[in-house]
Amino acid sequence: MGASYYQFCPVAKAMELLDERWTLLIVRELLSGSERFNEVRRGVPRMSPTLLAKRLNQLVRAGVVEKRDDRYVLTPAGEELRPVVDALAVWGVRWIGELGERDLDPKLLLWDMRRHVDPAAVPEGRTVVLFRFPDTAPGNRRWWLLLTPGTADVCDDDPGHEVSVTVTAPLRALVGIWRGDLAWADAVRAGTVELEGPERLRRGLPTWFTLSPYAGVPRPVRAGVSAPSR
Amino acid sequence: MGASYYQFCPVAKAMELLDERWTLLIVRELLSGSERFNEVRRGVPRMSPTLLAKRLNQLVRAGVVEKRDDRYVLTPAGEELRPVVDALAVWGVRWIGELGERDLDPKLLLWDMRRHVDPAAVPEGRTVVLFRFPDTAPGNRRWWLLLTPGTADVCDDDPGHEVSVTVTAPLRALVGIWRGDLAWADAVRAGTVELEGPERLRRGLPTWFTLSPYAGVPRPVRAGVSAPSR
DNA sequence: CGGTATCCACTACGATACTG
DNA sequence: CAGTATCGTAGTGGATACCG
Repeated sequence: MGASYYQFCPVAKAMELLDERWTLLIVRELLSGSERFNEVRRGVPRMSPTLLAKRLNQLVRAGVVEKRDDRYVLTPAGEELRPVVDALAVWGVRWIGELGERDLDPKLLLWDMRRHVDPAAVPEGRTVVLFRFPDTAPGNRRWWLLLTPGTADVCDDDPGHEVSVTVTAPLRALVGIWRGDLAWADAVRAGTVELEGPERLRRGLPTWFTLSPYAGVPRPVRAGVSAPSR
Repeated sequence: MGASYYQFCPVAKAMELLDERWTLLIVRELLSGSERFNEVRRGVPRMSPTLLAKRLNQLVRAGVVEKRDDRYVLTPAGEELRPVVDALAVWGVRWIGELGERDLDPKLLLWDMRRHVDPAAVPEGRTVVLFRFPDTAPGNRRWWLLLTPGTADVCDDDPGHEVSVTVTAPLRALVGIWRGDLAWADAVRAGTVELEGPERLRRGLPTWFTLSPYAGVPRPVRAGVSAPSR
């Protein structure tokens, strides 16, 4: 655990555990349903496995996480961190709009989208979505999402199936849509995002993803800047 | 600002600013109404002034705090951190019950009580409350609180006025009452806390303080442990 | 898959003294 | 009152390789 603040204040006591780097992001992953070490790791790819192991053990010792044969599950205390993570996310989405280039990780984006596919909205059979990000590093330009009403898989190399719809966009734009900074419809209309494929699928695609849970958070009203249409 | 997580996730972006040591405690102080440098400092006495200055500047650069001639005031973005601090406090009070000896700082306690005096409940005229903590370090054993319906002042040496009520208790017990872990009535009945003075004042004293804003947060139900009566 | 081991660089933080 | 200046160290965190 982190250094003590030597204060009896509940905020201080909470932060002794939670203000350490990565800790709340791990909790975020666990709240999102990840349970296994490498599953959590996909959500914090820039964290070394040593440090992840250390943090997970800290959380176990703090009574926030319980380890059941290779599965890390939140205890009631851990589950009750949801309001904290939610409050942080709401604040972050409202007040930290500027994203650096390095913040735009396609793998995290696709992995996140995968988690929020709406099974009821996805067409019958198999749908293959190809995402093209012309502006990213060579190895990161093409991603495939294989959707069925029950499954969703991410591939970073050609799975060999025929592509149903292709999405071409700057990575930043797609992240913006995902975060709710930008609406699908606006982006397509403006030509920022290009959809190719049968019209039915082009129209349907925006409904297949429920977007980030915080996409719908209202943004601060700033004079002269209009909100994205929804 | 702290190191980036290189993630577009709003929680990550928020934590880049907020996960640094002390930062949220400073925000807590500002949310509690402190504005001046040394006023904030009283709430984080173990923080070096250099570091406090640095953190305040970071918060200004982040758009969370605005500096107006020696006063630090929260911007709308800063004010919106209240739900974050609240969520942390609620979690902390529920799940971090154990306090170390070093967490029990009488000065912080008195300073905090001072901030939460209920002017409507305090008797007319001047009331002098002497707090005695027999179990603390020599210089910390006696504190005076001078109350009037409009003012409240803390002294760590004898202000010379006649004492109206004396409170004698282990510091831990009084902190427990303050945090809502323990009820005044229970503590007095059990003899843990001793009140001396006219009955009217002894009875009245528990009503003069509204206690910590989080004292009323319901605690997790644990089998065999009963909640304090209120 | 589920982690350890090792090593280094850095820098954040704490302590203390001092200034306008 | 409102901060700077200085300095040393502990220890975090990053990178990479390796193991059961």
